[in-house]
Amino acid sequence: MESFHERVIDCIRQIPAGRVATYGQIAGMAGSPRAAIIVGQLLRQHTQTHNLPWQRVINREGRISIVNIEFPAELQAELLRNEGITVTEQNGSFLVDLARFQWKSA
DNA sequence: GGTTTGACCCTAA
DNA sequence: ATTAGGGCCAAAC
Repeated sequence: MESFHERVIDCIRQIPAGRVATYGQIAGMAGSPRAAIIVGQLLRQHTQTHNLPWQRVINREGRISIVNIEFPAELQAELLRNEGITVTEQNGSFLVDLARFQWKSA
């Protein structure tokens, strides 16, 4: 039996390169649409352990809401651009066009 | 077990 | 349109 956090980790690992997913989307995929915040919480713990593509997980607006100094938003934007994703810069925050780059799960 | 903690989301003023 | 507040859920302490 997989725990919620295990499913979340698994879903994130399944995000293809060049695509992004929202926290709510991942949470819904894992079975709890309201637990979006937990996705981020778990990410923070397991990113360094599981080498997860944390850069492909963003908030509902398509913005980067990262706070961790270990992984600055600049780095995330860089990685996303490297995958072919268009990242728009706005007031120091980075915006991704969800309409085009959001990952549609099966 | 109860309390605290968030890389969030929604509604209301 | 922007700002403020509350709710939500699972994990860690």
